[in-house]
Parts: sequence; C-alpha cells; structure tokens
Amino acid sequence: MSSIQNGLQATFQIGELAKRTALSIDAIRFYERRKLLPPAPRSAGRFRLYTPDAIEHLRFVRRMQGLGFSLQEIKELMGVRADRAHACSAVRQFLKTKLADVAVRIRELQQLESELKTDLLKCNRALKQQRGKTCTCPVLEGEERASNA
Amino acid sequence: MSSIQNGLQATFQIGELAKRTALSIDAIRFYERRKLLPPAPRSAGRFRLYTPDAIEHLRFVRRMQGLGFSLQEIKELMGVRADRAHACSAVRQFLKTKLADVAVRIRELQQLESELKTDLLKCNRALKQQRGKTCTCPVLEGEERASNA
DNA sequence: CTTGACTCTGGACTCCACTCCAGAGTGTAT
DNA sequence: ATACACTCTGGAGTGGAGTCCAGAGTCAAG
Repeated sequence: MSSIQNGLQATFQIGELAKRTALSIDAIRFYERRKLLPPAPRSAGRFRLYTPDAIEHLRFVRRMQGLGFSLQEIKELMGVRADRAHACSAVRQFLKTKLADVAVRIRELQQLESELKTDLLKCNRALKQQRGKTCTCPVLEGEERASNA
Repeated sequence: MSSIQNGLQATFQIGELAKRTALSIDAIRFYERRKLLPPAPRSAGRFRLYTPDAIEHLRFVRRMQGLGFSLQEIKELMGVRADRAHACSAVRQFLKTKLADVAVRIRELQQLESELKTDLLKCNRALKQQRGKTCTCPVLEGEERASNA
C-alpha cells in the first residue's frame, strides 16, 4: 500500500489518495490530464506515487470548485499563487482581478442571505399563526392547481 | 415590437426580452422548458408575450447562477420563495438549509479573499525590490511585454 | 505460478446548460 | 402580393466535468 522510498517520504498510490480526498480515481487522473495536479512520479511498474502534498492540493481544487470556479480558473489561480515568488505586474493584475471577483461574490451572497432570512422570518410568523392547521406544501406536493403570483 | 393590450400592460416579445436581459433567445426558451420561467402567454400567432416582470425574473436566475447554484436548485429556491405565503415546516427547513449553505460559502470566500490579499502584498513587495529588472512571467509565457496593460 | 486486488491507457458515455439549425408560420411595410 | 424581420418547434451539436469500461500490466500472498 504505502512505501518508504530512500527513507525520505511515505508515498501511496492513487486508490489511497482517492480515499483520503473522497474523490474518484478517475477524477484524480482527469485532474492530472487537465494539469490541475502535477504529473505524479511513477513506480517501476508505472503506478502513480503520491505524497501527502497531493491531498492538500486536491482539497484546494475542491474548495475552489465549491466556490464556483471552473477548472480552468483554478488552474490559473494556482499557477499564479505558486509563482508569486517572481512576481511581475501581470501576475499582480491577475490577483487584483480575482480579488475583485471574490468581493463581488461575497456581497451578492450576503444580499441573498439577508433575503432568505427575511423569507424565513415571514415563514416563522405564518407558522405561528396557523398552529395545528394542515398545510399544503408545494415542496412536498409537487404541484396543485395553479398558484403563483 | 411592443404592444398595448387592453390598456393594461406594455408587452414585448422574446427578442426584446433577450436584448434587455443580455440572454439569448434560445436560453430563454430553454429556461421556460426547465420551468425557471413561467410559460409566457401567447399572441394570436403563438408568439410569447412578456411583461417587465420577466426581466426581473431572469435577472434573479442569472444572479443565482453566478453564485454557483444549478438550475434545479434555483427552481426550488424560487418555488419556495414564491410560496412562503402558505409556509409549512418543510419550506422552513429548506430555507434554513439554504441559509446555512450560503453562510458557509461566504466564509470560504472570505478566507480565499484574505489569502489572495496576502499573495498580492507579497507580490507588491517583490515588485518593489526588483525595480526595473526583467521578470519571467508564467502568465504571459513567452510574449512578455508585447501586449496587455 | 496462480489468484486477487490494484493500476494502467484510451475511448465511449453521461449530465448539464446551453447553442445552432431547418423548416414552417407571423406580422408589417411597400 | 411580396419581401423581410421576427418567431415557432423539435432535434442535433457543443463544452465542461466527470464516469464507466475493456483489455492489459503490476505485485503481494498463498
């Protein structure tokens, strides 16, 4: 399963990485093809060998994906962040753009959040007032005869 | 283009709606099929007729999409929000779940934001220190100072 | 040396969110 | 009456993000 190479690092292969990241093996290989993961070094028998770094790497990818970035965007983001050591104004510009995007997203989500909170309040009030009465729930009941405003 | 019906509302047809929302005609019809937009009333010749409501409706859809919700989720969200009048505990539960999702997203985006800010700072410092020196930029990769601001 | 669990590659397939198109009808302007 | 812009439906095609699979190779255990 895991092997010690030259006493340096504990490595493991793709199945193990899949388990530890809750990704499918296919997804990991797919990310490698799309360069979201650097090509893994191989064993004598051409099996991919990973170090714990890969786990972090993949978690970052998933986190960004969850935030709605495309694989392409994530790749760019990682590239720039990894290379900030020799920064140049183009990299700086890219970071600024991404930061602005993120700020917009945050504002929009906060807006949605407050709208949902309002809805929930109204919902709670309505529930209080109809204590015990049956209620036809559009979510559960698929559809009844036309409602909608 | 736009017509007055019974002196009640200015309606317009799909091409106009497309222009006003910056969506394609096909996308609008597609949303209707997927029930993200209520079926539009038709003219005598079966042309869809819209009121300004539709613009707002579509903007909401796009906004939610930009925040990473799938069309399915947006449909559910709209359904629940429209029907909060007769609230029931299932609706309430749905809202609470969505709210929690949104809160998580906001926190994650804020985290990313601060990481990017740190990167940007490092980037700025690096730039200051290498004033004038050429820099190999992974973003431009090869074409250097040929284009871009 | 065989078995069984694991991995390899390449290609086909799926689901989503559209986009593009053909062939037909609508509506108005001349 | 005809031209021209617009719209209709249904279906095929696209790109992103994977999933699924066959046929072959790897490797530890018995």
